[in-house]
Amino acid sequence: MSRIELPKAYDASKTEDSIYKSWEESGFFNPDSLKNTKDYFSIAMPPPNATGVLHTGHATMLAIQDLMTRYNRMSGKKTLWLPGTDHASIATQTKVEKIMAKENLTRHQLGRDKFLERVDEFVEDSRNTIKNQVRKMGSSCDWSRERFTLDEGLNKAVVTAFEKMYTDGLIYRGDRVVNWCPRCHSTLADDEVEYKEQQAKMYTFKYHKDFPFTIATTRPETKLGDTAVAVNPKDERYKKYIGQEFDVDFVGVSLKLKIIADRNVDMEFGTGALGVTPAHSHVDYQMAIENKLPIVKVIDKDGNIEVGFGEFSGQSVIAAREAVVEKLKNQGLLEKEEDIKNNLSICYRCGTAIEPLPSLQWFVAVDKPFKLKDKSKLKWDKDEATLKELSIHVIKNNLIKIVPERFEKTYFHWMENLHDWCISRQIWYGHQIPVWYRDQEISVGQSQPASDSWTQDEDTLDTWFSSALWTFSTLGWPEETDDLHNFHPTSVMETGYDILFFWVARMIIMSVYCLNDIPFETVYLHGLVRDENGVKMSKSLDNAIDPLDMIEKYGTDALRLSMLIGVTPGNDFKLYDDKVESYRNFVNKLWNISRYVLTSVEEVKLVDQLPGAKTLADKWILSRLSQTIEGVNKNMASYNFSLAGESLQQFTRDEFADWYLEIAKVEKNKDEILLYILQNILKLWHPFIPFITEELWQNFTSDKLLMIEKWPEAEFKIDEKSITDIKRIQDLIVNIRNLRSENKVEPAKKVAVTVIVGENEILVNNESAVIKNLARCESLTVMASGEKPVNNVGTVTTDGLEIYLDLTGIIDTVAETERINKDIIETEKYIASLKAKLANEEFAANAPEVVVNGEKEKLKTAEEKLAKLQNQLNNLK
RNA sequence: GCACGCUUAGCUCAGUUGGUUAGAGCAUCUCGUUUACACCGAGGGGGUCGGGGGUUCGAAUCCCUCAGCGUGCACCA
Repeated sequence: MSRIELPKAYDASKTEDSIYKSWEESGFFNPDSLKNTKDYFSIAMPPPNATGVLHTGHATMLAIQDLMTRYNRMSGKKTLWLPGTDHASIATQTKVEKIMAKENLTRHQLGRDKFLERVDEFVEDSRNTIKNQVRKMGSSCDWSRERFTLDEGLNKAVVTAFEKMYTDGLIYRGDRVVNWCPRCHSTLADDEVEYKEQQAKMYTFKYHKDFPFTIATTRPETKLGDTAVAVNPKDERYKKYIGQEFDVDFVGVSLKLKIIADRNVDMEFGTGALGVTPAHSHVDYQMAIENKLPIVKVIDKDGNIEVGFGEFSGQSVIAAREAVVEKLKNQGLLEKEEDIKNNLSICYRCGTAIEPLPSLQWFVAVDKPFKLKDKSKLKWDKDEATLKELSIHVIKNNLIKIVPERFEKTYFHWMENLHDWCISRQIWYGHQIPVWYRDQEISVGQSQPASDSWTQDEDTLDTWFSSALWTFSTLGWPEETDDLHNFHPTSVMETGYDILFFWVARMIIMSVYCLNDIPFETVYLHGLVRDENGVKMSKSLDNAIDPLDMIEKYGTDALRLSMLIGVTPGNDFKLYDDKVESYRNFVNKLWNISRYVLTSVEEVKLVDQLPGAKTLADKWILSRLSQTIEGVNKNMASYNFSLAGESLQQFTRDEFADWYLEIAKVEKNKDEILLYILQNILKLWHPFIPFITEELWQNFTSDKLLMIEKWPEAEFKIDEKSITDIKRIQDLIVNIRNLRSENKVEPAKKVAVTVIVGENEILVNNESAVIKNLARCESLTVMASGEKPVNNVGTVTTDGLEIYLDLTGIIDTVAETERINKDIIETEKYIASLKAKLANEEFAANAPEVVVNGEKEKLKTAEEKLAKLQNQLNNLK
């Protein structure tokens, strides 16, 4: 008799926190406490924003990374998953400024030092929130190594990297047209700029009545700073003017305009002539450099017109635009005003329109060669390389593999078009640029030079500069630590594909430079989580699912499964209640399988040794376990986590629970095998659903944790004869099923099958239960050769066996008609409900277009189905 | 404009170098079950795998083409 009593249903909320506590206290999250020696495995956790809260994107990454971590730990590797948080400079600063705004305080009133103190306080408070939420997901990361992008060690890494690059000439200060956000008062990297389509006006005008031709623009106010007009060298209309200079009075501002030729000018667009504003357009700036044109600044850092432009000075960009247009109109110079659609550049943080502005910034040169200290790790044969070359090289030569592979193409495209990376940001929170100035002197380093009167650069570094060092700065670099030696390059970088460029590419750049090595061997990119209607989750739409709600409702394990199974790398997936609920049901199934085994066996114990297989059913289930283990291993190695999970699910439910457990109810003495299989199932499931498996494991032993158990091996080798026998039984079952369907046996109707045993002995050995279960027969009679059942309707012979089918009922057209009619009624109901929904005014007014289209699509398919059903009905008649 | 991806059951999605009768979950229907599990079981219906063409003994899978949808990048004077 068993002494174990388990509740009927698994209650995740009662167990998860205490299980996590016991893991954390065990110290096994720390690889130093593992006896594993086989190999090293490491993942650097993409650091969530220190002031953020857990969202579904975090939950996804944590589920996948914990899966890999636990799998590798159990497989015997010294496994490190290093957690941390990111200071997220702009996001955090904005957050604190917003809070201060409620007290009518600005950062400038507070001053830099006081303001930073305040930010630090805020970060310190909220950092624990996200850390505890990471724990909720069951993350088995080593908290003793936790890092923060602004902590002392990382700060040192940042300065070291900066200094090294500066010395090598890869970091330089220069005047460039940068993307300026007048609201954030900071520059943005090219990839931080987003585009929004909008209605704009295109104005066609002459600078002055004496100027020979017209130009077109959407931004007349910037024309105050024009220093040239560019035309296509092939353009017959303007050829004769090229090289000429014109002094014009443009709405009261005098301009000196040179006519230049540039083959990038589109003759078809506008008038084919383009006013060149070097200070406020990237393209025009390039032209100005090439043609040595003067650069005139028109717009200041607040988005207003600079001094020196008469009446326009001080006006906002929009006001100045209207004023300029008004004046042109009055002077009769405005030829045309038309509505067009164009893409407005906006700030990805605040949505404000970007102003291209020339300013003094720090850059990382991506096309400048530098000397490599070590060429071996990167398999690079020259002494010199540029950052761009090396970053492309490591992917092209498979030193780093991207999963899914197709993102390699996007990566190359991006890398090949990469411009120098602007790394200075005009905000306070972050790594202040480690550069000091005194008169004409510059000093770069960890701290201010000893003497006085040096002032540090006011700007801070782009957040991604410090994150780019993440894989190695967290392991102690620039010191030559054991951790760095053991765990770098990290095994996998797991993150969303949306930050492939922001982050992944920059980690590669910085790692090949700082270490002359790759930062990771594989990049695994997961998709983004979307809501039920396929819309990206966001706060403003209020469609976000809170992972913590899901955990509370269905348990962490269920949430993890819904993010691991049915999901493929690089593809977005939808998350919704029903899905999580069904995985909760599966988790509960596993609970009840265990409950049955635990309460039915004579003695609950660990079965380490492969038990002997007595019957064919035993051999079958043991061989299926071995196959499952091999399949899981293969799929884990190839990052097909979903397939690994699916095969486990199939084995657990369809084979072990639905079939073998049923057999075990009939055939006794299977305790050893039941325990053996169950224990292996728990191990196999552990990386996916750590909580429930650990909880169940504690029924077998109280002093060992499942999280460090040895990963199962496929030990059962099935003999040839059994394979043949199983094959025969399978054939037999297929035949019985075919017989049923050929004779149109309604599935619910009882069916008696009689098998006449001829020469074949496979049924003699009490295997009839196996067949009965697999063929889903109500009864199975084994008769001696020569006899014959009475109500036989069908016969099939296989392998010396004669199979007869006894039926108590055959499907008829009346029943079929009835069923189709019912289906029709259901479909009609469904169509009616869809129509009602679409007709609903409130729905029509509020639902996003995607949703409405989705409903219409549903209606269409439902109507098609209805037509089909009616067709079928007619055919029956 | 360039590139990439997606299109498989009513819905959400799997489907690993081409290979038995294309799978799962949800929904729906039928039958059953309350001593492992109603957070349950058995089963049914529902798919010309977006359309067309090609390669092959064999295509959801490979190639071409068209359509719809989505994403990224670039340009927008």
